[in-house]
Amino acid sequence: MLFSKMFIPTVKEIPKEAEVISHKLMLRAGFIRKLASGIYTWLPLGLRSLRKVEQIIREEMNKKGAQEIIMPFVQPKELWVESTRWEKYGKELLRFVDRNNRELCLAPTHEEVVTDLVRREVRSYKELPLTLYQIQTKFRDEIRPRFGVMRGREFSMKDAYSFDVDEAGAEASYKEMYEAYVNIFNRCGFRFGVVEADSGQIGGSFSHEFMVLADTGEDVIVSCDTCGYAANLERAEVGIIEKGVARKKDLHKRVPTPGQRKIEEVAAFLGIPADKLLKTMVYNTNQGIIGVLVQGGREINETKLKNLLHLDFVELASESVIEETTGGPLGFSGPIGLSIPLYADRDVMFMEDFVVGGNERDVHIVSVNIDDFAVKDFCDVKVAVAGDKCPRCEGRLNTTRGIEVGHIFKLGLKYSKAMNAAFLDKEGKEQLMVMGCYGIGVSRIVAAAIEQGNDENGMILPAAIAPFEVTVLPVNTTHAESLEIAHAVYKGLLDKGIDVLLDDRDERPGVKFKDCDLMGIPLRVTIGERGLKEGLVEIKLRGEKESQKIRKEDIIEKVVEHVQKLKHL
RNA sequence: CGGGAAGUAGCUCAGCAUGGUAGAGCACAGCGUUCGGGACGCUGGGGCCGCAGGUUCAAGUCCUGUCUUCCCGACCA
Repeated sequence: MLFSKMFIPTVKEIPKEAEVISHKLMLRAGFIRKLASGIYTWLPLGLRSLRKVEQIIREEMNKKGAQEIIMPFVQPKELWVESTRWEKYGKELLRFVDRNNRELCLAPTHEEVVTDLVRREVRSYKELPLTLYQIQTKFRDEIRPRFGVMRGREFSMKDAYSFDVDEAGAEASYKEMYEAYVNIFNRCGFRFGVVEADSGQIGGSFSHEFMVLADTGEDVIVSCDTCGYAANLERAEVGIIEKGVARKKDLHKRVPTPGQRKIEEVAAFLGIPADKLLKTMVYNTNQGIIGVLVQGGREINETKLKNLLHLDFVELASESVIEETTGGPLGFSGPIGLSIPLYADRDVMFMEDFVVGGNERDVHIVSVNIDDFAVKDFCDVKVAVAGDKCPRCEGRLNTTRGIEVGHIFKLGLKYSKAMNAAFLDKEGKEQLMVMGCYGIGVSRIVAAAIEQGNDENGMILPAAIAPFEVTVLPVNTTHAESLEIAHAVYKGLLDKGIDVLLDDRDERPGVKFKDCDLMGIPLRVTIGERGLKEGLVEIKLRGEKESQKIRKEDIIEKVVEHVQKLKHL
């Protein structure tokens, strides 16, 4: 491509709307433009990157025998009612009616549609296993879209669905996809990790997330260097540290703590460390009001709580509910005398002589012990923090941040049961298909690559994702020889199958260098009057400071060599 | 949905406390000088001051409403 002919609107100013680096750079480099909140146009340069990511995914999926299809973006209500998600999915599901008052939605995911397709068409075990995938636009009416295409409402996703005759088959399909994902993210040049995750809205028994490691990531990853355990913070378990406790009882005394509501306030007021306090949180759930106890200074992990107690929803109780159920105001709740079910973090088992709220304004109770109140169950409900014990070994946990780019789920029978996706086995008996589903955020990958590769001058993209592999940059296009050589190099590289951009614009060199850096093109060939006098041209890697001078006759060969090296990482 | 901020030229923003000719830099067009890291000079085009009401002789500026965008929490590829 010739730069002069290509639609590449770069900008110098930092766009006001952007917060994270990838969003800023994608706007500045002319990759994307916003149409509405969370909805973006992909411009030629950005689209080239997006297409490259798609192609990598396609190749790796096909290698595993998955077959590409495209399913509708607009879907009828009926299917969603059948899977019960019409009511459960919530407001992210954008619903509307057509001219005939038929209720429809924009697809946020496609389990219903594939399951419907496969149940209609597949009758026999002989046709299984089957894995279908698509690369398609999704729409989720996110509460808060942000970070550009990282969390858009409309976005491109690769979603694959596997159908197997039994659990073992499903296991094998899951493993195949897991491998494909590792290959895909390696080819994208990512530093990434795989973590155990919560399966959320999609459901199913367990799942893994593929996380690109980046400080700006929205997710927190908890991991153990000793045994390799890694999990999303919302699911991360914490190991127990057991220690003996004296079974003391009935020693507690009520003390005045005027105006001290927060853990830190009470701890400071009583002159004790925060971990000598017991935090009592009152939750409103679909199974009624419950109390959750955790050591002071620790947070309760609501996702874990929800999964442990098999709840559909949990939310902190309002002030009025707290007063009704405990008899005291917010900030003074404690377990003693409460009649609601109490669930305590396992740490609480080993606490001794601690402080709890008195369920009365300005009162706390000191010298409390575990036998002073009844706990329904001790479980792992706290948010993991760095330094906690690993749940799988004796190691310690640490935390990093990541961007979720892939998520694979074992769905089991969830959808096949709800929608009756069945086949006949060898004995002629009807069986339900065992499903799995596998997503990759395609547009998000482009953003993640930029989060992981950038400097003060712009993007530093891996060759596999960059819109072009090479820029040929004649410093002065009015210098006939420069331009002539530039064209020759450009043609030569095209012939070798290299993705090359020729910056043939009559611009000052600085402008062209800046644009080239901004766009993150991994390799730059600079052709200038000065070097040509000695028969030399320059080659520079985007990620490196120094350029090398190459004899102009050798340039094609050298560039091809470099590109190959860059792509095979 | 709750909490916060902002909407003025294509972009980044000033002007608004105290109402009175709509501004700067960048970008864009023309001419000239420049030409290895976002050049300089001159000239020029460009604005329903988010939208709708209101107060006023007079509103970008004051008041009310509304829409949009962004940031902080709950969702997720």
